[in-house]
Amino acid sequence: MSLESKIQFIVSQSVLSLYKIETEASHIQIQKTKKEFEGDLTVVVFPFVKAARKSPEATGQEIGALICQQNPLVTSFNVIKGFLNLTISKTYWLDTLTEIFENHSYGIKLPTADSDIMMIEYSSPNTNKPLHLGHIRNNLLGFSISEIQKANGWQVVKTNIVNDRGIHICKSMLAWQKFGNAETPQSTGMKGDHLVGKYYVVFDQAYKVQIAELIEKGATEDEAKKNAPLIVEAQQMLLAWERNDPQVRQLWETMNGWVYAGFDQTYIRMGVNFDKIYYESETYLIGKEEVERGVRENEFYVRPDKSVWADLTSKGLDEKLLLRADGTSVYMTQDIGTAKLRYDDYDIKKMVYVVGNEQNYHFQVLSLLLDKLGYSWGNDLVHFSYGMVELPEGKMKSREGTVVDADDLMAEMIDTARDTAIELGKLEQCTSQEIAEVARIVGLGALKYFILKVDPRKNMTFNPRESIDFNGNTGPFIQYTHARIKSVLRKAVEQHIDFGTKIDNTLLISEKETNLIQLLTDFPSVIKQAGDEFSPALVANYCYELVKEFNQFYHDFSILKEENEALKKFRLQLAASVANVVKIAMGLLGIEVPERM
RNA sequence: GGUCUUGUAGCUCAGCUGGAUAGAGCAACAGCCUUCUAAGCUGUGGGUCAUGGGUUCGAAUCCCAUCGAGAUCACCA
Repeated sequence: MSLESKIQFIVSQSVLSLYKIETEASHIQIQKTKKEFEGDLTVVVFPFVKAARKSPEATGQEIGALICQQNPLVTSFNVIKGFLNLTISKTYWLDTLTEIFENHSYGIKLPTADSDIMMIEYSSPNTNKPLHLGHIRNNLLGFSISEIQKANGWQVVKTNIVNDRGIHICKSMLAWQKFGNAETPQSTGMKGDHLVGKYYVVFDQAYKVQIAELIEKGATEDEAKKNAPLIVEAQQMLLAWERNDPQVRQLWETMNGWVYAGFDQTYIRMGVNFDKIYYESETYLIGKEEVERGVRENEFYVRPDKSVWADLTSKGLDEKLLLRADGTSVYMTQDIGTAKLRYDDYDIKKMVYVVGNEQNYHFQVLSLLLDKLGYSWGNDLVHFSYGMVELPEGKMKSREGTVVDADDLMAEMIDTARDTAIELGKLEQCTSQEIAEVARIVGLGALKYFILKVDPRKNMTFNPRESIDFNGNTGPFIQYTHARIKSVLRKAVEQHIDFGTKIDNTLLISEKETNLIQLLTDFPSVIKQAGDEFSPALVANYCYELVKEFNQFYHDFSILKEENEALKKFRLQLAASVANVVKIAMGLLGIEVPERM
């Protein structure tokens, strides 16, 4: 039972005996005592003043006196306005620290073999261009959410749907065929995804030239866009692909192979991974079958031009296209097929899609369509809808070349981390390999924390001209605190200080130390809340709060130079516990912490 | 136009399941390294919580309206 619920129970008993009112313990408002007041926990007494028929102050005094007298857990109290501040016994805090110190997976609820399965889809790239900053947010959120749900006892299956077919990839293929001079990643030294992306751009440029020429010759813009030879050829290529044309298929496999090799590098660098990968080329046919079944069951209808639609007007939405007039499938068709396949493959309890908020409508429709197709789980899909990453000028636009490339950004962050470390004279006795490793951890830590500390639902701004900070509320600041603690712990070992044994729970400890223990006790509920709300930001902000508090303690108190052996041992345990929680919490964000930096 | 999201310090963000004087970081300025890592710590200045109403003992937080920003309503994905 948490301290908070214990206090809630005690207060409800006291209120009952004093004022004869029954209060649900969980409804009693408890909060952390604000820094400027004395005490650890605060009870809001306003709800009782009516029954007490006394002033808020008097009511608080009365409740406080009774609690204090009856429970050794509470050692003193004070009342300010309608707030009853309780001070919890140091013994309780010391015993609590012992529990935390001894539990190396503190806060984590490990899944078991029969835990429910949560499938989390994230990343979901198109295979026609490299990953950019928007994908970084998606990947980091998806990975972190997965780790957080695991820590809440779910069996998580991380999945990725690769959009590997369609007109977009045909555009890259066609441009490479026409203008590529048989370039390969090997011959150019380019990462495969970047090489393919290059030809996607080449296509677009050549296509624009053709459109301009047609307009010059008197065509309207729409006609020009529709009739430009390149786009016609790309469409033919898509049809050839669907017919399994061997040459087109061969080219497709080759170029997608380049892209996957490139993506794999990016994923590894980013530190994300998947348990099961689905490919649109393998699921879109299942989607088509489902849609056709829907037509047979009169859930969907066919228009005179043979296109297939779902009428969702009764749900307040529009009509939705499911199959084009030429029989080819659209994005929605594919998503229906993928969903069905996944539920066939796994006993999914909860399906989560990490997809940007620009697709809110899409997922609303997807749920309804699956429901119409008779899948009871259709309504249970969770669209974890996150906000866009914007530049100070607004959205990233590939046409204007303002897209921030994922590989470039990570490399820059790592470079900056290394430069900073050298400039500050850190790591002087480390090998170049060790320096590179710390630079990697810190650079990526800065980037990941920068993105994950923001409430995922909100749009966020990234300014490429101002490099991401390494001071203040940042990843490196948190990593630094961890490194400092580890340094102290190493020194303690060198000095043969044995701090692993149980501490004296009658020690007198300071307010600062008590606060730190109290912060540590918050960790499990932070993980729970982060899971319930799908918010890595809660974990990030918690880490910052904890570490900030620790740094003040570190500044004001000496650990190794403390003369009282029992106190020294206590502080070592406290520091070690903070380091452990920081490590676990940062791990939930997909951020590593270095032993030194 | 319909639906949804959003508006907190110069900038980037917390706080939003109603509670005490609205918090951090960056930027600016002023201090602290013979003392466990100064990527740290301390201090100063900086706010009409978009605006107006309402509910309440109490509103940045909940409700309504207005204004601003964004997303979406494609035979794109």
